Amino acid sequence: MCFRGFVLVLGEQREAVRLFNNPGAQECADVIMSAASKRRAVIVLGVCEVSYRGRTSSELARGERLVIVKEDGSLLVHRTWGYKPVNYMPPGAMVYAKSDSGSVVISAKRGSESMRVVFHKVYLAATLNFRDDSSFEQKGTEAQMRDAVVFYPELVEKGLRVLTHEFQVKSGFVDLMALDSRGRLVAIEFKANPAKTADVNQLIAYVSRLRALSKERGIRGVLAAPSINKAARKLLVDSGLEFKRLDKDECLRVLEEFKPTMSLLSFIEKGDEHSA
Amino acid sequence: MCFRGFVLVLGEQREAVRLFNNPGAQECADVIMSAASKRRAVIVLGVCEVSYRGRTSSELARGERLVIVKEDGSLLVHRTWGYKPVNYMPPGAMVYAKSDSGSVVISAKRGSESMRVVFHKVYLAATLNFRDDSSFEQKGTEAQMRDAVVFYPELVEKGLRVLTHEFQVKSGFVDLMALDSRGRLVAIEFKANPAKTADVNQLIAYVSRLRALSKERGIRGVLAAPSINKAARKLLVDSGLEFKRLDKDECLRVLEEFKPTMSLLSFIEKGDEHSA
DNA sequence: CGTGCCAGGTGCCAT
DNA sequence: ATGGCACTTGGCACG
Repeated sequence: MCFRGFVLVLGEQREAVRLFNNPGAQECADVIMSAASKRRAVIVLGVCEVSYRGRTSSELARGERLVIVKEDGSLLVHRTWGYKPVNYMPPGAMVYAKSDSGSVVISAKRGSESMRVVFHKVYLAATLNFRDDSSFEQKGTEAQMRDAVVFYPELVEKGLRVLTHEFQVKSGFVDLMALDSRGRLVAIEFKANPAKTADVNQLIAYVSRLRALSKERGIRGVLAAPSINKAARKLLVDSGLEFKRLDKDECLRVLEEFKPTMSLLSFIEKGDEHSA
Repeated sequence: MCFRGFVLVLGEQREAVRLFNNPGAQECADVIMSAASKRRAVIVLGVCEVSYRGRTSSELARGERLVIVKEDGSLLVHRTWGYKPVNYMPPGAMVYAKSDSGSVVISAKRGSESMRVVFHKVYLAATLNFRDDSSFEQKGTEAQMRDAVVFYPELVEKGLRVLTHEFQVKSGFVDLMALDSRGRLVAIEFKANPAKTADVNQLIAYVSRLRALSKERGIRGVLAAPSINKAARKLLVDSGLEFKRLDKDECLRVLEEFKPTMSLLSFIEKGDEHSA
């Protein structure tokens, strides 16, 4: 079956989806422009080719793909495999569509970047009038690990006292600065994922900066993560730094326990925030 | 208009898209399972909620969204805005769909990760029987900048001789090792984007390793990038390292010029590849 | 706006 | 499989 110009409206209470089956080039371009003006998303299924100029440049020859034009101006070209779009424009692009000798040309511009999708054949276009104001809640991030240690420093070691977070040195920001039970400064870098060599390099850069600032004072560097790979641990130890295993779930438990009783700010603000 | 169970087949020569308007829960689940068994992608438009457990955990409450089940097992939940899917499973997941008291439940598992999408209402499902074997060609990457310098070292400086690439030290891999006209070793780190502090830190780590290996020999460190931000340049200079502006287009021109006449390998293989 | 840095990063390629 | 690293990284927070 092949219907040209057949339009379906879906959604029981409200027109949530408007379908255009086998639209002509001009109709499809109109659909996209009309949706853009109403800040609605459009999906297009069909045969297209794509070119991109900007941070790099790329060419994608003819093939059947799914294109999504979103209400914020982002534009995604998806193949039938892979997590990532093969081509895209990030949010904020200006998207135009026009008919050109039987093809639909979608162009998107954003600063010095531009993308052009040419559809030789459109099987289906659909405009989405969607409602979606639900919040997205996530648990188990690095920031939460750090917060847990702020609340309960013993997660790292006994007698630790937190001084400040995001302490600035030339090479960047130290996640957490603390004092150990013997009065030594401790720079702590958190990683939510297994620590790699690059993470150790980051800590090395920070600690060497801190040592340059305070030559007489002993400064410890601690990498706190769920685990660490072998090469990274070797580099860490060779550089005189330490690893502390930090369990994500345990951090979450601590957060759950402390959150009702204390505010994070009251802890954080105790630390002096100077810049180095 | 609201059609239940109305099926359209789109594509003139071949059934490229099969549409299911307002499918029932069981029908929709069947469509997804059937597509999965044939390694075909499916898109689903409707009202859903999503939960994820794995590297972190997340909850996304009810809302209207676009879900893509791809032929490689990847699963994307897209809202009508934003470049990224709000929830997803990477390629390789096992995807199942079933009907459960009027809802469609899509679950995906991959190692210790799992995701669950519950559709309370499906406006549209579509199976994609797409052909797309075009290659994706990209120009202007960091690797190409490095190749250009291998062909024509003068892009960095006169008299430079390339020794080897991806030279391994404990902190990682040095993009390119070379000798300058005065016989000093030069470690070169390429960046396709404006260089940041983190990039300087990377070079610092490499050069300090190289200096530890060869204390008597003078070792230069060069960061080659289209540009460098202010803080990064300061850190670079303070660390006794150098910046070399490298224009992407010029690198591409050099590549275009040299590619016909010489093979990259003949250059690369001249260098000795030892490990440090 | 630039700068820094995390991300459920993903993807590619090396050992 | 693990590791190292680029990516049109995207995204957020902060000065």
